[in-house]
Amino acid sequence: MFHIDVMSRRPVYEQLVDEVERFILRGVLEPDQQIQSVRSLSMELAVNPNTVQKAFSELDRRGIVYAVPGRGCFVKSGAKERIGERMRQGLGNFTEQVYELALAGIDKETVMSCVEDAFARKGESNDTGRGLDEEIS
Amino acid sequence: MFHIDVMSRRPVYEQLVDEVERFILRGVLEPDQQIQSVRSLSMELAVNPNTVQKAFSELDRRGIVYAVPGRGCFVKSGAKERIGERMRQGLGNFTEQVYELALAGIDKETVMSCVEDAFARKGESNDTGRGLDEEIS
DNA sequence: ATAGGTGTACTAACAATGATAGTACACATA
DNA sequence: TATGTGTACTATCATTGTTAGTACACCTAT
Repeated sequence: MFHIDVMSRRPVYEQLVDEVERFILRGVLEPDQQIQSVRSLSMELAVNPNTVQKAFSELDRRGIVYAVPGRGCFVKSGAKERIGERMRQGLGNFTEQVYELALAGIDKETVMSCVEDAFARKGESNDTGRGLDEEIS
Repeated sequence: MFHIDVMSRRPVYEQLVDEVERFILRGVLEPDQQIQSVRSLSMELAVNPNTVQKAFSELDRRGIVYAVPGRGCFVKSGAKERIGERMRQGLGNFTEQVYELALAGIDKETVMSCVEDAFARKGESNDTGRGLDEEIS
């Protein structure tokens, strides 16, 4: 289900956190839906259970997921909103990053077209995901 | 001169590479200008000379800097262009990042205003730095 | 009640990597 | 000649991600 690159410099458990959040953002995982168990996921990814557990604890800490002892791990309602909030807080870094692009001589038009592409891709998507600020018209 | 955070998860030598590139982008360091020596920089940053050396080798490898044995380390001409090229190659990742923002429900207008802010900051700057694609009108 | 699956906690050990310490050499310049 | 430069090298340490193994409490289906 999830895709992890064990050769990456990024720790496996962080990659897994990101993957789960991506699946939630894209509506593949929805509130109260169960996630694969620690042990089965560790086998599927060929990774130690402790590593998966570390990812799950982090997701729990962020309020993205809740665990029921003996039952399993589930997506928390409002998870998508919480992920969005976290991203909003990172918008300052985003601006800084764009500033670096600008300094490097990349045209505003080029950057803008990247943004257009990204939002176009979102528009094309046929999943159940909807943004936080959108209303059903 | 440069600012390093030893508490950061990002390796010191990578931070230093970034810092030098930033200074070049902002026109503080210009082609054929000398950079602080390995030893003096290591003392100023309270860091091991080997760590600074590692950053300098990387900058050399990237074609940002050239070293003259017995003399010192200097900014290579065309360094800014090379940094820009590297950033252009990273535009795919940038688009992907914006896509994540979009999925998280952040409005296109919000993202666009970040871009506007960044380019406005560049316009305000009073350094000698100019972009790669700009002409003097 | 039992068995098997779940999350969770814990210790020990290993591996990779960033960083330090120290030494050494060739080169350029005042 | 003396000093400062880049460069190379070995050894060592510290941090951290990862693995291995064990254990316990909980839930559920049989």
